[in-house]
Amino acid sequence: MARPKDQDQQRAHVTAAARRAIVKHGLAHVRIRDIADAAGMSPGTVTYYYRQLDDLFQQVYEDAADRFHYQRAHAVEQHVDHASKLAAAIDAGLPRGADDELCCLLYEFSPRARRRPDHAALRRSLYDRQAHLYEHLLDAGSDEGAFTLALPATEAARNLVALEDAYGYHITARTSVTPGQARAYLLRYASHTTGVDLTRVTTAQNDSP
Amino acid sequence: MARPKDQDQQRAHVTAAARRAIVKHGLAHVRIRDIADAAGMSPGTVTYYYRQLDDLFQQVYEDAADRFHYQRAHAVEQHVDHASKLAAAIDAGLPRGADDELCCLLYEFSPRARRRPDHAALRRSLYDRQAHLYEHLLDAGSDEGAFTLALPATEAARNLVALEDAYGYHITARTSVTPGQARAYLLRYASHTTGVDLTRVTTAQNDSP
Amino acid sequence: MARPKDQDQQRAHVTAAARRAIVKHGLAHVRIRDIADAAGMSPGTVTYYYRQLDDLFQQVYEDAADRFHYQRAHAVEQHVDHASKLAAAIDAGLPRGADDELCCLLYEFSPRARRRPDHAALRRSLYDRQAHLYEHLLDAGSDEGAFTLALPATEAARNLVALEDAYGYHITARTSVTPGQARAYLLRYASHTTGVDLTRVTTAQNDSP
Amino acid sequence: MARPKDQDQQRAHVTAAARRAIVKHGLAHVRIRDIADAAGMSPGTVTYYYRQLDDLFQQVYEDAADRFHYQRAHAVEQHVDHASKLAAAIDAGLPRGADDELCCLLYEFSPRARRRPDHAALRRSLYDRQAHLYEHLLDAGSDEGAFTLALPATEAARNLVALEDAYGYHITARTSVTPGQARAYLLRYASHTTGVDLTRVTTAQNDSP
DNA sequence: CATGAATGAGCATTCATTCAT
DNA sequence: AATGAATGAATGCTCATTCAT
Repeated sequence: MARPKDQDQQRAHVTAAARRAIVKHGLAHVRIRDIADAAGMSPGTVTYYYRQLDDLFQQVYEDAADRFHYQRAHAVEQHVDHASKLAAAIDAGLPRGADDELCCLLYEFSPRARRRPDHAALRRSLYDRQAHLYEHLLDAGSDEGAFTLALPATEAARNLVALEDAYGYHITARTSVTPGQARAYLLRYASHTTGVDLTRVTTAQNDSP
Repeated sequence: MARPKDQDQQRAHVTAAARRAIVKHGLAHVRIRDIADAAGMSPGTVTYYYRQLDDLFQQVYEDAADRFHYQRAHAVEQHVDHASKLAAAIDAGLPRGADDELCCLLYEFSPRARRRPDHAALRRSLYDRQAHLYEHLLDAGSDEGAFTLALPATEAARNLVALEDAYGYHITARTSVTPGQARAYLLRYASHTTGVDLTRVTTAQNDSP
Repeated sequence: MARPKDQDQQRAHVTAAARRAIVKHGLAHVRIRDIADAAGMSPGTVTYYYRQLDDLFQQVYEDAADRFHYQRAHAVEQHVDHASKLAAAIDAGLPRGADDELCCLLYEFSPRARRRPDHAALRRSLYDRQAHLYEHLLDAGSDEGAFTLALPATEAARNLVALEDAYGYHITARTSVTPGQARAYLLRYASHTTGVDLTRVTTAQNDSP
Repeated sequence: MARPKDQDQQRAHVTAAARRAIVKHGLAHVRIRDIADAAGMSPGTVTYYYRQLDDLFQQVYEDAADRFHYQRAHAVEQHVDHASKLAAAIDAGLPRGADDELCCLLYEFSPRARRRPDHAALRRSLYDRQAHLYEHLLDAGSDEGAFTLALPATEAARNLVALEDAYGYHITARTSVTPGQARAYLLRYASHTTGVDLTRVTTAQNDSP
C-alpha cells in the first residue's frame, strides 16, 4: 500500500479523481474528502500532493482544456477529406451526452474566469485553440477548392465554436437541446459556411466506407 | 400589524442586494454577510426574510431571468419595422460590457442546472422564451415579406440565442471577444438568416427618425 | 443564556479565561477549546469575540502588563514613608507563589519578544515602567533625605527590576529560589542601595501600626 | 554493521540542526521539517534518530546548558588573577549579542520548567552550577585576600546570576538594555560585592599583557 | 541506514442558522 | 420587525508519526 509510486503518476491519479469528484459534486461544493474518496485515498494524501486545493483545481482545468483540445485534434486527424475533418471536429466538440466528463468539467469552471484573470487567460487560450482549429480546416478546404466560404474563415470559425459551446452547455444541463439537434444545427451552419452539404458526411470515427 | 407591502418591499430589497453581492463575490463564494452588507442590513435580517439561503438564490435567479427577458421584449417593442426589432433583440441580448449585472448573474448560475432539475427547468424556460422571441420576429418578418428566411425560423432563432449566450459569456469573462465583435457576428448571422442587411440598421434605442 | 451582554464585558470575560487557560496549558499549547472551557463558552463564541487567536493573545499580554504595573503602583501608594513604599514595590513585584497568575502569564510570553517586534515594544514598555517606578521612589527618598543612594538611581532601579524578574522566574518555575529568599535578597540589595535597612520594614499591605 | 560512532555523530548533527532551527523559528513553532532543513536531511531521518520529538528537545536543552556552563568555566580558566576571572565569568555569562545562539536557546526553553518537573530540574541544575561558579570565585578571592566581600558569597553569587539572566534576556529580546550597559551594571555590582574595581579589568579574552 | 509516501488526529477558522430581546 | 449574540457543524490545512522499500 505504501509502495512509493511515481510522484507524477500519483498526482495524475489525484487530478483524475478530482475530475470525477468535481463533475459529481460541482466545483462549488466539492470537498477534499470527495476527491479522496474518488481516488481511494485519505484526505491527507490529497493535500500531500496538492498543498492548496486551488492549485489542484487549476491543474484539473488546464489538463481538461488540453485533453479537450488534443482529443479533438486527434479526431480530426483520423480523416483525410476536408468535409469529414470538419464534421469530425464538430462531433468531437459536442458532449457525447449529459455526462460527458470533460465537457461538464469545463462548464463547471466557467464562472471562475470573470473573477480570476489567470483563469480567464486559460479560458481564452482554449477558445483560441478551438477557433484556430476550425479556421485552419476552413482555410485548407477553401485553398484546395473543397469549400466555398460564405463568410471569412475567422468569423465562421468563431461562430462554430460559439454554437458548440452554447449547445454543449444545454446538453450537459439537460435543458432544451438534444445532442442530435445540436449536431444537426452545427452541421447545417457549417454547410452554409462551406457550401458543402456536411449533413450527409458519415458520422463514423473514420472515413472507411 | 404585519404590512405585507413592507414585507414584499423588503424582500425585493434583499434580492437586489443579493444580485449585487453574487456578481461581486461569485455565487460559489458569496456569504450572507456579503448580502447583508450590500443591503445595509444585519446578517440576521437577511435570514429573517429568507429562512433558507437557497430560497433566496432561487428567487434571485428567477427575477434575473424574468428581468432579462422582459427588458429585452421591451427593447424590441420600441421599434416598428422588422429589421430594427431584430437588431434591437440582438443588442438587448448581449451584455452591455464585462460588468453587465444581469448577464453576469445568469452566467454565475449556469453550473447549477446540471445538478438541480428545478433550476434546469428555469434555465430551459429562459432559453425557450429567448428562442421564441427570435422565432416570432423572424416569422413575422417573413410573413410580411420583410425577411426571406435562409433556414427554418426555429433553427435560426435557436442559433441566434446560442451565439449570444456564447459571445455574452466571453464578454463578461473578458476573454477573446469584444462587445463590438460579438454584435457584428450576430448581426451578420441574422442578416444571412433574413436576407436583409441588418448591419446598417440603426443601433439607437428606438426608430425615431 | 443568549442574553446579549455588554460586548466589552464579554471580551473581558474571554481574556480572563484566556489568562487562566494560558497559565494552565502554556502559551505554546493552549487551544481555543481550552479557553472556551475556561470561559464556559463554546469555541465558536471565543472566535466570535476574537477573530484571530493571536489578537486575543496580544490583548491578554497587554492587559497583564498593565495590571501588573497598576497593581504595583497601587500597592506603593498605600504607604507614606519612603522605605515602606520601596518594600511594598518589591513585594508587589515578586510572584506571591509558584501559581501567581499574572507573573506566570508574563513569563509565558517571554520568548515572543525576540521574534515579534511589536511584542518586544510591549515588553520594553513594561520594563521601563517598572524601572521608572523604582527610580522615582529612590529619587524621592533621596531628595527628602530618607535615602542615601550608593549608586545612581537609574542603575539601581534597573538592577532591582532585573533581580525581581530573574527571581520571579525561579519562583514560578519552582527551581532553586523560594519567595522568602528572593524577597530577602531584593530587600538586602535595596538596603545597600538606599543606606536604609529595609529588612525591618513591615511586610504588611499598609503602614497602619 | 551498526557503527555506534556514526550513530552518535549523526545524532549530534541533528541536535546542532535543532539548535539552529529552534532559535530561528522558536521552540513553540519549530517543526520537524525545519530541523530537517537545517540538517540537510529528510524529515523522516530526523525522527529516525529521535523517535519522539520531545526527546530531541530535551537533549538540545541539556546540551545547551552544558555547553553554556563549560564554555564559561573554560573562559574563567584562561585567567589567573581573581578579578580577571570574575570579569571573565561575567563576560561569558552575557549574550554576545541579540543572536547569541546558546543564550537565545536557553530563553526559548524558559516557559517549559513550570509545567515539566524534569525540565525544572535541568533548569535548577544550570542555575546552581552558575551560582556555584560565582560563589567559588568569590570565596577564593576572599580567602586569598583579593576580595573583601560586602555580603555573603552565596547571596552575591545568586544575585550575579540573576542579573545576568535578566539582562541577558533583554539583550536577546532587543528591548531596553544594550550589552554594554548590562556588562557595566554587572561589573559595578561585582565591584561593590568584592570591594575591587572590576570595571578597569581588561575585557580581553585572556590576561596576556 | 535513510527516505519520503501516506496517514489521520488535531486545530483554527468560517459561516449558516437559531433565538432572546 | 429587526438585530446580533451565540453556537456548532463543516472543512481545509498542518504536521508528527509510521512504515515499506
